[in-house]
Amino acid sequence: MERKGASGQNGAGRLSRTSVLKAALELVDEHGVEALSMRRLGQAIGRDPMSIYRYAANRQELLAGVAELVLDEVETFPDDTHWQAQLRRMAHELRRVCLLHPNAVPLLVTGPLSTPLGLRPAGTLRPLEQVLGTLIRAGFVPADALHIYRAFYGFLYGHILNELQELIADPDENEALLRLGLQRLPLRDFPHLRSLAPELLEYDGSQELDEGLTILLAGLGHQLADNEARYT
Amino acid sequence: MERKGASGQNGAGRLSRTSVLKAALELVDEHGVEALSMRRLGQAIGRDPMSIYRYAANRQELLAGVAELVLDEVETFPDDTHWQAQLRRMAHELRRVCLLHPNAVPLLVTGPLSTPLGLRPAGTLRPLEQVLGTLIRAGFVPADALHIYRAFYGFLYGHILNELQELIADPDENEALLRLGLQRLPLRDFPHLRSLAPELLEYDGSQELDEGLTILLAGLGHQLADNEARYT
DNA sequence: GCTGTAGGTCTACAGTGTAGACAAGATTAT
DNA sequence: ATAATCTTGTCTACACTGTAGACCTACAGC
Repeated sequence: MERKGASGQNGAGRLSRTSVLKAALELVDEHGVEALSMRRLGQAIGRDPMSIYRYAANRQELLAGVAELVLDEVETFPDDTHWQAQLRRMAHELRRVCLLHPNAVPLLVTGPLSTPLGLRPAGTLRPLEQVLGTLIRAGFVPADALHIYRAFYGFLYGHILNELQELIADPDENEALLRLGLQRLPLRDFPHLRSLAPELLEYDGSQELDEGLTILLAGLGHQLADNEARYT
Repeated sequence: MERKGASGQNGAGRLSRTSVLKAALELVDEHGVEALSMRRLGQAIGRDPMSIYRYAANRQELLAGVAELVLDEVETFPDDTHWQAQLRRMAHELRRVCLLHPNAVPLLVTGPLSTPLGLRPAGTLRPLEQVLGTLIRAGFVPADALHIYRAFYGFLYGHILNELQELIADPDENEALLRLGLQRLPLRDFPHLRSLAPELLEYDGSQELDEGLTILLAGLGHQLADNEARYT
């Protein structure tokens, strides 16, 4: 008789924090956060569930680790282009990673991001510092840069959450459901909404993000021009 | 010997969906989502836990109901002011309600809002219809109005999530923690962030929201002016 | 050899969501 | 009034959860 070996890597070699977290992320990716139980994770790594506690204090800490693992996947870019292009690039990059791990996104918005700005792990703060640099170099006052950072990431996470909701497994079923859902609405109470049925059907997340960014960046450009006019 | 009567209303009168949901919301408000277990809720309403299942199919459905209950608290305004003022007003109203139920906010962003737009309960869609009307009346093309709605609420929920993270029980401890956290960062790697310590300390959510809205609305005003220039 | 420590395992406990059978009260049909 | 049905709340039971605490085993340094 042997240990089980069906799922994932068997109990070969020693464990490590990252190997445990990677297995956890895999589980979350495939079956959602709810499915990540200590016992299932133990089975996935071919070890006793209790062994996990050597690498994470408890389940919450484990989930926080998973979130950090996801955030580590977002790539950073050198600060060499126009600030607007730079922000666009960073936004799309974060979106890309989130779409790779949709089930883990709830952990990002209520997990380690649930710590106030100043207290997050250094790795998480690097993008913040970079955005601040970009904005200040573009001509914004540091204090404004901070507020802009918040507005920017607020919008970004908001968009990603929206897009993930729109994302449904079967697009055909989605279409049928949507038509049904819309017809249920009384025409006289929801005239605009019902007339927008076609637009509701073809949702393009990347384009939607871009359009939102355009609005936001236009507003920022405005603000920047005003500042410079005032100080010169 | 009697039934317990310490917590909440005792087992007087018949239950109803809303009474159950209200008790559930109270529990969430006071002790967080995790603390809302069927058994504890049963205790709070002075009934057997199983009775809850007559009013909610399962725990998820129960949480969705709680989320709807919260959303029902946001008031709506007649459509009588400038569209920008209207959007500002609605944003602050949603923020107000969310700050009243911070523990329930995660349910809003991953709960019934986790349904694609067209499939949400009619009550949830009313704000959408109203915003669409406001924007179209202001001069936007319907398709644009939809995208703007998305950008607007995306930003709004993003801001609220951010603000809730910033919200900590004890502000004094917050200040101490933040100072410590910042000093831990190497000055040469985080020059901007460390220089912003004072601004990080005084966080005013309402003002922050307003500044973000200003940026966004400025961008929108731009877009609107362009449209009208093109079509006249 | 001996000792200390880190990694992995085992058992056990209190708590979870919920299926399914049942009881009592209300409502309706006859 | 009697009988039938439906609604509401209760009870028991089951599979599953996170994790405390004792253990065991292998390797480190001396």
